[in-house]
Amino acid sequence: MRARQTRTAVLGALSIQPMTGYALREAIRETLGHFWSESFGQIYPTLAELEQEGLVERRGGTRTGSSAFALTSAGRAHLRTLLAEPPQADPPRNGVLLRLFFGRALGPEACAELVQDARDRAERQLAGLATERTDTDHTEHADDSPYWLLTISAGEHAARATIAWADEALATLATLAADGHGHDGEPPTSTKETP
Amino acid sequence: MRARQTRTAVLGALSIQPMTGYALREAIRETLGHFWSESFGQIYPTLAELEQEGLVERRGGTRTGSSAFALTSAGRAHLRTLLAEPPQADPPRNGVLLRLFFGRALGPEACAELVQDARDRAERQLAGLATERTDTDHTEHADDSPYWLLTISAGEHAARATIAWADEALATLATLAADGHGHDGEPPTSTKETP
DNA sequence: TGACTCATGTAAGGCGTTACATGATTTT
DNA sequence: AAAATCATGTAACGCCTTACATGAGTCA
Repeated sequence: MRARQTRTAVLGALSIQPMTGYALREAIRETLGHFWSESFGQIYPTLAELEQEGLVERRGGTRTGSSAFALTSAGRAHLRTLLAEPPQADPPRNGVLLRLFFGRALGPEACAELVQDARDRAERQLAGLATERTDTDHTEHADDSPYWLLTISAGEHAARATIAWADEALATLATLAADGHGHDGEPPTSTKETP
Repeated sequence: MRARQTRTAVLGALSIQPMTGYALREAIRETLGHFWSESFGQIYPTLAELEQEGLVERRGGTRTGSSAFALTSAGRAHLRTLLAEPPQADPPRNGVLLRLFFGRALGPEACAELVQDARDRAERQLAGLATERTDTDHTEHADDSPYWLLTISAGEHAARATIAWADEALATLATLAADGHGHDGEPPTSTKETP
């Protein structure tokens, strides 16, 4: 069986603040974005379910007249239950490492590009997390912010680890390339020696 | 659209060595396990597809009489194409961080358990990677091993980052707990001062 | 012989994304 | 008035896992 953690994310987000489905998605993208994601196709059916079970209710209204969803007390209790359940780790799938593992067929240069891209992404993420960190420092939710900072810190550690690894890997790949390992099937380039 | 990277994993694994479907799964679990996973339900249909497209072929036979799958030259070419395609990163979903983000409703102690579990997992992974590393050093596939070591190194960096983060997080959570933040709804414990 | 491993598949179903459809409200 | 954004959904489809079904060979 797979995740079923969408409810946790939705109830959790609504526990911070009542929101419309649309705002919920934005909040998940922007605030949980570095470790979680949900799509409309998940959010709306889940909200409908939760409403029928009496875990959330509509409260009018935003400026447009549409209604925001808020946790009921049953919903708040259910959230605590869900949070206490052991986290389901979905099986690892890292496309970069998959390619790198078979990197011999690709050649050191193409692999280096792959690694450099990963490094760039990590660098951008680090920058994004820095902004989030200052945002969190200025938030009004003082009781929540220590926990939020924990998740930001996790992202930062992971990103810095990626960068450090990438630098090592790029060095390794450079020496591989210099030693004349072309991609699979290519004859070694004859390094002409100076007379 | 989602992954479609099963073919890459299957063709890649067969590029190292011809195998039966069963052995393929074992190989993916044991060797790619720390960054990739496939289930039987994916592997066999994929093998059937690839065979029909002439990218792999059956060659007899293991000791049991059943036949191993091997790459054709078309298959080898196709693998290079697939490897050159940009890696699809599937959206992040970290159950631990999801729970931690809403950790206020859970309380510092329960959160600390969560983090400690994550730390333990990382520690075990680090140990596993150490064995893999020595295995890889002794492999006959000298041309492949530099790339394999790159993926192992990535895992080690990630695991060490998790451990470092966990230690920080545990310290933070300890002070939160000491400051008397029980879980959501619980009154703060009155710390009696010594006269 | 019975239990275990190797080996190959199929079926059902959950999870999740993308694309489509629709309309109100706000901004330019 | 047109464009952009906010807002709510549905439908189709793909990916992937789990469980089931089956059988051959191996070892105690």
